[in-house]
Amino acid sequence: MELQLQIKMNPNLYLRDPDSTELGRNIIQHSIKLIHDIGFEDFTFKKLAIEVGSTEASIYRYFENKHRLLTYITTWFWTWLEYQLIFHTNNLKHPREKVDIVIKLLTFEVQDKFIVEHIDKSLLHGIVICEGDKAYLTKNVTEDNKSMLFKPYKDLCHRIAEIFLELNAEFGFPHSLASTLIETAHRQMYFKEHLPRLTDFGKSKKVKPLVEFLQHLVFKSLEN
Amino acid sequence: MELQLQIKMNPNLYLRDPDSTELGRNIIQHSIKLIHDIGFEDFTFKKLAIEVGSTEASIYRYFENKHRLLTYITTWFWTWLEYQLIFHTNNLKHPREKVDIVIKLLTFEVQDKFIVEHIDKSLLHGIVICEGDKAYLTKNVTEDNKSMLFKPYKDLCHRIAEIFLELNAEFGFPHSLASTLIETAHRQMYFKEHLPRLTDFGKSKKVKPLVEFLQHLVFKSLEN
DNA sequence: AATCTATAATAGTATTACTATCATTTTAAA
DNA sequence: TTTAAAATGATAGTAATACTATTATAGATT
Repeated sequence: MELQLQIKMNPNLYLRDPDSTELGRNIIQHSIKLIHDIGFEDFTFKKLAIEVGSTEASIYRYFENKHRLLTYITTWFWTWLEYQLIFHTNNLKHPREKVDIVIKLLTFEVQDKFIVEHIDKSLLHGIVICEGDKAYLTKNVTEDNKSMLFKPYKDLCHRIAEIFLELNAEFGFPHSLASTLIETAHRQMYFKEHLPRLTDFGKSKKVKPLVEFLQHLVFKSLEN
Repeated sequence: MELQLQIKMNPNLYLRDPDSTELGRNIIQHSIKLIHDIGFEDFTFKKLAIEVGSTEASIYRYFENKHRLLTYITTWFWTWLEYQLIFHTNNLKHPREKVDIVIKLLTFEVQDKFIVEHIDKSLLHGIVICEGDKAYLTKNVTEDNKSMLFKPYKDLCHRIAEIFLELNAEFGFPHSLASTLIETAHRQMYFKEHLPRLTDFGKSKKVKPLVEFLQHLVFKSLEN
């Protein structure tokens, strides 16, 4: 069973809603592919236009600039991840199991329950790992934050924090631990692939040691 | 007592050694100020040249591009931090105390024992927090890594990992925990200032709750 | 049939990220 | 002390980037 999914995004993220037109969806689809392939620094609207078979000017009607587009797709990812989290933790009794789901989601080990034709979530996950932080590591953070652009990230973080509190209601750092878990999962995956000496996982494709590390980190932290 | 310090940097980081000339040191000094003020994205060699009172072309004789310069200054920071770590943990009996020093160093709570006239370490610390990750989050990671550009970061990470092993020789993830500690310290400081809902620290200037969180994270992880 | 909307096609500007040349100043070697 | 070498400054130039603006056309809507 898979569910058709359409995520309503914050209008401050775009000039024209890319989900409302064929061209818009093409822009999203090809930007994910292109950013994944050449990296955000080398990515330009000109190159994207060629991939999409449209023009630079047309893309500028949808997004103010490439940074906004990056924020759009990473934010979309966080929203999708929260949906997945809600779906997969539904009916679970033990908060322990819920934490396991969170970790599996962050390491992309959970089967995707939602269909979105034009978004390749695996590529998008790769982008979030390599480029995701650049969405908020700018001089515009404060302003973007006021426009609520990071709300989905915060919502996800808050939801994870609440699971932590189910496990240990006395715990003093649920949000910090949640954001640390999210960031660490991604950063350690990046290190594993590109700078393996900063980890203890080796370079093999297996995520199991990473999952164990994250479980250890979280469960130990939450102990009384 | 303070020590005069000159750090020998990996020649792959520069075209001409900026530490060997007045202009070179000026470039470093003003780039730290400028990147701190306007952010790495808006930072250009043109603007830097104006600040320095020199020309774009002259700066290009020292650094291939602005990304290399960023890698240079962040790498300098890691080297300096390792020196500080060695200095401040010297003669300490308990690995527990050493871990406390590590955390205090990462949160900039330790008195600096080294003099470098042209480098403002407080500004540099700010840059490492906001922009530091951009040094390795690029499509050039692998190549840069082969040129040993990230060795100081790895050395620091390894040294911290060894302290962890002093505390618990059986611990299976010393390097991952070390890199997680470094990254988390900086990211939580960033969140604290710009996206405080992702933390439990509030927006006050105090670093104490952060220090406690990091201590909790590390010591709990290292328990048997 | 008239009109509105989205897109394509094209052009244009300021800035960025360089590279190249040559004159001049500073430094180092003979 | 002269001479050569190296470093810098001044200037110019190029290709690409990051946009904005204008006009024409095709398609959908009323």
